[in-house]
Parts: sequence; structure tokens; C-alpha cells
Amino acid sequence: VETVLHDERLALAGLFFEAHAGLARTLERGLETECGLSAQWFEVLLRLARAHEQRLRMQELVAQVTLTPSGLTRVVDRLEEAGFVEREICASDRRGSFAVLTPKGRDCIDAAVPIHLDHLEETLIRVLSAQDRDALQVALEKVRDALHPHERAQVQSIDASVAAEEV
Amino acid sequence: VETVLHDERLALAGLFFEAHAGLARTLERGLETECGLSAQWFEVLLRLARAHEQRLRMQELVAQVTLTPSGLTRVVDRLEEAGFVEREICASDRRGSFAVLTPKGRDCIDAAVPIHLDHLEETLIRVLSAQDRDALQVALEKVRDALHPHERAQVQSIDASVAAEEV
DNA sequence: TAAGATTGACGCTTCAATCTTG
DNA sequence: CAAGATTGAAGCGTCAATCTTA
Repeated sequence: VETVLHDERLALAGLFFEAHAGLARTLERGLETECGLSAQWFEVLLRLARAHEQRLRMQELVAQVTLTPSGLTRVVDRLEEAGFVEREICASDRRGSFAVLTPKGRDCIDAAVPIHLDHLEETLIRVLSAQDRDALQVALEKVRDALHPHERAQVQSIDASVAAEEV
Repeated sequence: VETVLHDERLALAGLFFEAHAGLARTLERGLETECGLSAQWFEVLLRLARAHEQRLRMQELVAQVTLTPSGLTRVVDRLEEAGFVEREICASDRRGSFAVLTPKGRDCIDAAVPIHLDHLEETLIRVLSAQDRDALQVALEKVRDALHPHERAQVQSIDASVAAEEV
């Protein structure tokens, strides 16, 4: 009667969540203390830095981030307040707006990425063998892909490799 | 100059976070709609169900859950309000208190676990081969273990296998 | 009427301070 | 004074409703 409480599948899922929580906590602490950025700020700034002309529609940004539309609005509000981002109305469709990276925001993310990569190297890369990393990637891709069975079919698949890059 | 923005290590980390976010979102939705439980509620109830006499000190519970002490206090507050848990003062050390699973709470988690296992089967187990799962487990364990270099040395290690089981 | 984006209200978690007991 | 636990204040993200434009 107790056996179901110790099912090995629970253990695998628990391990997944525990590893994630620990990794996220460590990385976020480093980003916060050394760069003054939350994970969400880092992610948004990174996406904008990669984008053509350092700008993205709010809608495009939402699709690349782990946030709801309203959540993104709030994050961009704060980034704008901090001077890292500016909003710009979309000329062709005046309902929409762009988030645009400022030079200050660009400097910030340029400084943050190498630091973040160092942390990644320590906590994720160096602790795994090349085989481990490959196997991890394969498994994670399968899990991720099995999750989007009916959401945004085309764009999601062609954009999968870039969409996979976060934090 | 743009190359650092597309470092493959960022992609692996991003894939990790994306897979986690998707998995967590899906599982939490199922738990919420079919069992009326948040991930935190499920986790606390599961730990208590496994524990001797269905009870655990708040401190022990904190060590097993992804929450701060104050966060756990709030969750137990709500679980108590819902009738799933009761508090009990510790006789030997009157500073401490136990969280005790009620029969109602026990029934709830007993019903929830099989449902959750079904969801796990669909989203995590069935989408991976046996080799994938083994490799995933190995990699996640390495990442997790590399994260606790100086935190709670002994108890953590002997308790690692059980502490790994969450949500 | 629908799409893009934002806002108000709410719930949850954390940090720092507090209270009680050892 | 330290340990166990809780509380108040504040920050963040989500849902539902709203506003503007297509």
C-alpha cells in the first residue's frame, strides 16, 4: 500500500526538479550579485541582443520567454525604468509595440554573458562528460518536444534550436 | 562579437530550463485540475505520507522541499486550513512543531499519486528509452551533486536518494 | 469581432525582523 | 546568545477584464 509512494518514476521526476532548482538558484544568485540581473532580465536582454536591430515585438519576445504576455509587460516596464530597454510603437500595425535594447542595455548584457558562461561552465559543463552532455541534450529535447503536441506547430519547430537557448 | 551570444553552453542550459518549464507546467496543470493540488501541496503531502507516523518536524520538511522556512510555514498554514494537515507541538523541544497528515490528507495524496504517475508516464517516461532515462538520471545526479559542495555535508549525502524524489 | 498589449486584483514566495524556548 | 518557527512588508507573475487598433 506504501509502494506507490516510492515509485521510481517519482524519483526520476524529483531528481529532475531538484537538479533544476539547485542549478537555477545558483545561476540566479551569480547573475544577481555580479551583474545585477534577474534571470528574466537576462533572458529578455539576451533575446533582444540577438535580434535584428536589437528589437523585437512584444509578441515575439513572449514566444521566446517563459512568461505570459502580462508578465512580459511587467518585466519590460522594469527594464525600461532601469534604462536597459525602450518601447517603440509599431508603424505598420499600431496595436503592437517593439521592445528595443538601449546602448546601456547592450553593454549590460555584453558584460553579463561571459560571467554567466563561467558559472555555466562550473555548474553544468565541467561536471559532465561529453557523452553525458550529449545524452542529456537528447533526453531533454525528447521531453521538450513531447510537450508541444498541439501548440504553435510550424514556427515552433523551425525555431526550435534558437528557442532552446535561455538563461 | 556576436558569437558569445550564441555559445552552445547557453543553448544546453536553455534547453534544460525550457524542458523543465514545460514539464512542470503540464504536470502542475494536471495535479491542479484533477486533484486540486498545487505542486507544493503535493510535495508536502507526499513527504508526510512517507514519514514515520505520518509526521515530520518543520525543519525536516524544509530540507526535503524547495521552499524557505517561511515559505513552508505558509504552505502548511493553507494545508491546515484545508484540513489535510495538523500542527502538533514537539514535547521534547517545545520550540519545534510537527506537521501531521490527517486521514483526509492521506486520502488526498493516495488518490493523487496514481494520477500523477500516469501524467509522468506520458510526459517523461514513455517519451524516453530506457537508455535515455538512465543517462538522464546519471547526468542529473552529477549536476545536483556538484551543486552541494559545502551545504549540509553528511545528512545530505545519506539522504540523497530519498531527497531526490519530488513532485 | 478579433488581435496586440496593458492594467487591476490576487496569490505565492522571499527577506528581515520577531517571538519563544534551549 | 543560538535555534525553531512564524509574521509583516515587499516583489513578482498570473488571470480576467480593458483599451486601442485592424
